[in-house]
Amino acid sequence: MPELPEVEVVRRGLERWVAGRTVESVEVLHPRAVRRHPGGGADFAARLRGETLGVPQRRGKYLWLPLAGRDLAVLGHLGMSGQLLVQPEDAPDEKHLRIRVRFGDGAGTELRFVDQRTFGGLSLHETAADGADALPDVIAHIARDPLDPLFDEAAYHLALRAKRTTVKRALLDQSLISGVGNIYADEALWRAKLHYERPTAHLTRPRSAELLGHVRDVMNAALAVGGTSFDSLYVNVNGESGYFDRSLDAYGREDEPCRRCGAPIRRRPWMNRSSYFCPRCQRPPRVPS
DNA sequence: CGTGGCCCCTGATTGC
DNA sequence: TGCAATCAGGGGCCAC
Repeated sequence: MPELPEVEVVRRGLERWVAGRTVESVEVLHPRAVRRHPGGGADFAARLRGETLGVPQRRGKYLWLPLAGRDLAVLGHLGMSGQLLVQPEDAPDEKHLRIRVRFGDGAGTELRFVDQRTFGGLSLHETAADGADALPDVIAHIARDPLDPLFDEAAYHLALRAKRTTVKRALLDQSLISGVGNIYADEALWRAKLHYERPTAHLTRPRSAELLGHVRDVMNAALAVGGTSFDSLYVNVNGESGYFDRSLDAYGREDEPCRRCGAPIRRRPWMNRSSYFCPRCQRPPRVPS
């Protein structure tokens, strides 16, 4: 469940259903699901046993569960197809179940990491210090996200001006702004009437501020309805889908009329993915770069 | 150095 | 029907 709103939906579910619980045992069913962890899955499981999970945190598309009383956290990324589910202990294993976390508290539920494509994973990392804002060291390069009150808008604008890149690439660059992926980039660009290949160096301050406003608006709107779910791959910890797919204006709407001007939305191959845009509202730059 | 391209996977869908 | 090609919401890594 990749982008910020979907990850935040999961974070809230974890806060409600697993925060404060103590790990009884961990089962790692696929080696790739425990990532960049020196000791591998066995060490991950051993070190997590007996630890109590704190309030889950999130930056961009990463989320982490601090371990109570330690400068350690379980870091998670869902990749393209990862799910964190709170399931009854007697529920049958999912086909792509990768990691199971059991709790010894008698609540009857366990935490499961399910991931079809194995681009996501969990890992255990030291944090800079104890406390809510303590970031796991390995994601120090991830920028604050647009819903973070401490996001530095002025610095973001200066970074855009300094880059020799295009606006969608910059939106997806997690070291500049985090949490934006292919859906919300296309949606924000549609709202801002900006073509995805517009150079960032030419963006005026009001224009970048407007774009950022649209990024925030579309993410908040998605969050309010549980995120975007095209299929059962993108669900909250209870397996429920979000409803923002019906509110999308650009993404996935090839050949459908632009809700603003009626022109058919176009899809273009872009970085091994697709970009959706309105050819009338979002004019390409004169010299595509 | 910044930037862009490639690759890691499985499964659904589409077209021949 | 079968098979191959294409596509999918991400990001780390590595050539230029």
